[in-house]
Formats: sequence, structure tokens, C-alpha cells
Amino acid sequence: MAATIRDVAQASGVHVSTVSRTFSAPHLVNTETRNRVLAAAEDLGYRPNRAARALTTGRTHNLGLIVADIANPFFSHLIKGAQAHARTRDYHVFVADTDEDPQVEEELIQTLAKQVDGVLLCSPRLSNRVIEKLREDVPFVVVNRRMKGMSNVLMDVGSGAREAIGHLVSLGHRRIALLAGPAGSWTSREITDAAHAVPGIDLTVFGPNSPTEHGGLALAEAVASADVTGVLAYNDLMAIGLVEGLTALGVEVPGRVSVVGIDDIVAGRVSRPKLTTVAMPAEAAGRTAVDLLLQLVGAGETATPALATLATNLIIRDSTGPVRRELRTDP
Amino acid sequence: MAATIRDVAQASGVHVSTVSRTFSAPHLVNTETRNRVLAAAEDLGYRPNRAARALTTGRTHNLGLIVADIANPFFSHLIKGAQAHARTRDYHVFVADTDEDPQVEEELIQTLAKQVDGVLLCSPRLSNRVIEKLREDVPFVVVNRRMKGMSNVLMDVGSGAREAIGHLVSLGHRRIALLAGPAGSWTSREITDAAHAVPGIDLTVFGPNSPTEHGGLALAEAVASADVTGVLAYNDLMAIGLVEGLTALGVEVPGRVSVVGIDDIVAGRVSRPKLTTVAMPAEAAGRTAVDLLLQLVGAGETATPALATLATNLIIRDSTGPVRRELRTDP
DNA sequence: GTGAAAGCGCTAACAC
DNA sequence: GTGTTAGCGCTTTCAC
Repeated sequence: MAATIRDVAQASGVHVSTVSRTFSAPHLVNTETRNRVLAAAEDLGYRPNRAARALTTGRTHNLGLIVADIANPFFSHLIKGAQAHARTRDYHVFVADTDEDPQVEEELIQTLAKQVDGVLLCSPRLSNRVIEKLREDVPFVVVNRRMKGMSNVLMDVGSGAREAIGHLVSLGHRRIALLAGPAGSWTSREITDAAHAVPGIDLTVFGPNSPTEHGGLALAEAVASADVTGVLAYNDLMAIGLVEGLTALGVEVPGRVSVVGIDDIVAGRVSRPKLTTVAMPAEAAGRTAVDLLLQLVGAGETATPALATLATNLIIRDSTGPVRRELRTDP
Repeated sequence: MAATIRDVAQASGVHVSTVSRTFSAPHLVNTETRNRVLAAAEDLGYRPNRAARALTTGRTHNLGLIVADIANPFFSHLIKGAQAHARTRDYHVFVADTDEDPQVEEELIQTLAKQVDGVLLCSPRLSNRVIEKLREDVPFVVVNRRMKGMSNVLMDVGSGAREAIGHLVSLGHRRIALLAGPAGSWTSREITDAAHAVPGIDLTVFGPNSPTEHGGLALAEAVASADVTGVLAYNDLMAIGLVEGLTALGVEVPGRVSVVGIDDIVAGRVSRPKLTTVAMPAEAAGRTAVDLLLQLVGAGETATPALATLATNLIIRDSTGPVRRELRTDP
């Protein structure tokens, strides 16, 4: 067993409380004594046990981070940002993956609640009602879902979607398909609402869908036989899957159908045609979310929820092009 | 504050120890009593505090998982596999990212050591010596590094590299470049050794390099001006970056240079030309590593280190092709 | 089968 | 500036 505070106390000839103080409130202890304690600690390889500390302080210095799919590049970047930032504030982070299952999501939050000072809930699939309830157990920051009275980190995906569709429209597209994301996704709803609000287009919504390459692939036939010339997908993974499927069916992209994704993952940049997409600042979102969460945790009961909205922007590449003359609807 | 074991005891009219037993050794308590306790617990929303439990049992039911770069798809799949598997065994996992910095790696292990029952060290950049020392603090499973006396999960990347080079040779390539990975990487060493052992080729090694798209991109000029027709890269990210760079320089892939990656990430499958690569079973490695680690943790002092070797396999796609007649070295 | 009591490693009043 | 003491939530002998 590793050295405890008691070993250090004994070795340096002081009481345990003095040792405790040298670590948690160094200014309260005599320089000389402190040095002696530090030396002994160093010597014994002593490291404070955070779990034991948590028991008395009520602060674990741990954060929970819950995402739908760790392997999705959007989330892995978010995790990276959150983790790196948390580390600079001396926090460790538990990462958990719900596999898109709301049930798992709820369970995870509950078991994690006791071991963390707060949780980052990313793109939840849970209902607002359940989240409100869970909130009594542990402070939250919710990423990619607008929830009144809670701290939120949002990406302005609605305006991203508008930009994307505007881009399609400017290329002459009028009959547009929207590939929705999973049920329960706020982002998917935002995109859908934004798309519906664009005037002068004829919108067909497919979904809900699995937000994966496979989900996109599975829609290829439906899209090919639908009477559309432009597509906006819930994310790049789906867009990539769709392009694969379309290509396999002999439907040219962007020759016959233009495709826009959302996220800006590496795969989209290197796929052919290079994917036009709405860039989402995933890593920044992770950092910001940690900031808001720590702010919440620090403030305790008096905490005021904050709202951060991050900009998105359209990146035009090669998967979108002008609508073919013979497919055009209006002059 | 949430309900504690004491609240449940009071509510169900038994002593705390009985409540404790209903959760940790249910068979030792009368069915009727147990039901009463369970009902009260349910009612109060009681959940055992794992940190407090850890203090007495010495088991935190937490695992640490340390990788070089969370956003690298190879690692994110590994994390996904490990996390999912850990969850089925009622373990939570801390994920941490070293950003390829050995210093950070060491520090991370030390601070994590006290809060976890064991750590999964993936593709460490630390020296064997330091790892051996750290091992006294906490049980390890090391992924992608052969270390005597410790549990290891290895991928047979040496044979993968041999296969890849064999494939290049069969296409007529003789002058081959190897893009090494970061310093301290066992995998990089294995690949290099395997490549050096292939007879009849003329090998040029570039590196060490940053194992990222950017790292590959940065090598494009050097590769273009080197007298080689085939390339094996440390990973797909580098291979993709290299292909980008080469293409920008007007060097055709696979027309003038054939490129093979390692990992089999999505981006490689969708990039053009589709990347020939050595598939690495990242998710399975994560699961296996958790198994070995839990085995180690369960066995305590008497633990016998285990070794798991996972197969890799070459996936031939479009980034490799026959060497051009005029570039051929021998008949 | 259940209760009593000690203690895990640490912090936080409160004395001195 | 440092020691004393109680206690965080839980498990684990040991009695009964």
C-alpha cells in the first residue's frame, strides 16, 4: 500500500493536520515545517488520496462526460477539448458512451453522479423532463440542447443549416432532402426547423436516422428515387455514407445530386468528391463546456446558468454544384 | 445532499450494517428485511457512494485509460471498446490524453494511480524504465508495447508490415520508403524492424514523425524527391496527409508512388484513391485490455501477467498499384 | 440474521 | 502555527 498522510506525519515529526495543511493551505504553515513535510512526502512518494479528500470536502475533482458515440469524430474532438481543459484545472474526467441509447444515458448519469462534481451531457437523447429530474442529483452543462435554467453550450447549427440550404438554392436547387438525425436530438430539430423556414424550396425530410455512415448508406436508394437534387445531412458521417451509396447506384455527386454534411471531420475533407459541410467547433465546445461547468460547481447553490453559443460556418468544397439544366424546376 | 446509507437504515428500521449487506452481500440478509431495505432505498433514491466504499475496500471500481491522442480514430475506437466493456463489469473509466508528451504521460499515471484499480496504457511514449517504476504504484496493462513481466495487448503489426511490403514487392516495387511514427513508439519500432528484415528491397526510413495528417503532409516533398516508388506509413492519418501532399505536388498515387497506411480508419476508406492499409483491431484491443486488467486486479499480488496478440490484416484498395515500367529497378 | 464498533485517508473546526 | 478531535459514507470483524 502506498504512503498515507500519517506516514508523512510520522516521518516529519508533525501531526497529520499539519501535513494536510501543507497540501491544501500551504500559507498557513511555517516555511521550515512545510519544507520538512514536503521533503518527507517526496521521500515516501506520498500523493494525496483524492477519493478520501472528496469524502470530507464534498469535491471529487472529477467530471463526467457523456456522449452518444465516442468513435464519432465530432465527439472525440469534443472529448479531447474537454479533457485537456479539465486537466489544466486539475480535474479528471470520466468518459462514457451511451451508444445512442437514452436508457443507458440515464443510468450512466445516475451512477456517475456521486463520483463527480458535475457532468457534461453532450447531445442528449433523453427527454427534457428526465434531464430536469436528474439535475437534482448533480450539476449539469448540456451541450447541443437548449434548456431553460441550465448552463448550455450551443452551436449555431440553425444558421449553419440556413447557410447550407442557401448555398444549395444559389446553385439552383429547389427540391431538397433533409436527412434527419436520431430521435431526441435537439440539433436535428434545429436543422429541421431552420430548413422548413427557408422560403421557396420543396423540402422532403427523411428520418429519424442513425447518425452514422451506415445510416446514410441506407438512405441512398430512397434519396435516389426521390425527386430531389440537393441534400443536407445531419452529419458528415451520414453524408459520406450517402455519397458512397449514391455512387454505387450510379448517381453522380454533385452531377445529379448535391450533398452537404455537418461537422467537418477529416474523412469529409479527404473523400471524393470533397464534402461541402457546416463546420462545428467541437473542441472549443468541449473547452467551453468545462469552463461553464466549473463555474457552476464553484458557485454552489447560488450558481447562475450561463449560455454560450458558438458560431458555425459553411465550407464549400466539391460535393455541391449547380443543378443540371434538365433537372431544374424554375427558370 | 443525496441519501446516505444511514438514511436508508433509519427509514427501514435496521442498522447501517444491514443496509450495507443488502447491497454488497445480499445472500447474508433475510429476504423480508432485504425487501424492506430495498424499498426504502428505492424510495429515497439511494445510491451507494463508490468513493466511500473504495476507502474501505481498496477497490475503486474505476479504471484509467491513457492514450496519446483522443481524436485519433485508432484511439477513439480503442476507447469505445474499452469503455463499453468496462461498463458491463461495473467499472467506470477515466480517459486522458497525453498529446504525445511523455512528461504528461508520467504525471497522468501518477495522479490517476490512487483513484483507479488499474490503468490501460496505450502506445506509451515513456521509456521501459519509467514504466517499470510506475508499475509499483498501480497495476498496468500495456497496449502496443511488449514488456516482460507485464500484461500486454499487442497487435501483430510486424506481420502486417511484412504483408504490406510483400504486397508492394509483388507489384514490382523495390525502392521503398518507411514513414516512422513518434519516438518511443514500440509499434513504430516493430514496423521498422519488420521492414528492414524484408530481403531484396532498398529501404529508406524517414522519421521520427508526428503521427498525424500534418506529419504525413510535411513529408510529401521529401518522399517526392527521394528515389522511391512505394511507401509504408506508420498510420492512416500520415498516409492520407502524404497522399494529399503528393497530389498537390503533381505526384500521382498510385501512378508514380504507391502508398500503404496502417489502422483502417474511415477516412482511408473514403479518400481517393481509397487507401490500402493494414487493419488494426482497435476496439477489440480495448475490450481485451480491460479483460486482462480486471483479471490482474482480481488476482491481487498473485497475478500472472498475460499476453494477448491480435491479428492484423492487409486490406488492398486503390492507393497501391504496379510500379511503372520506366521506374522499375530490376526485370 | 442483525447490531455494535472500529477504521479506511483525509479535512475542518476548535483549542492551545 | 500546530495539535486535538470528530466525522465524511461505507465495509467489516466480532458479538449476540
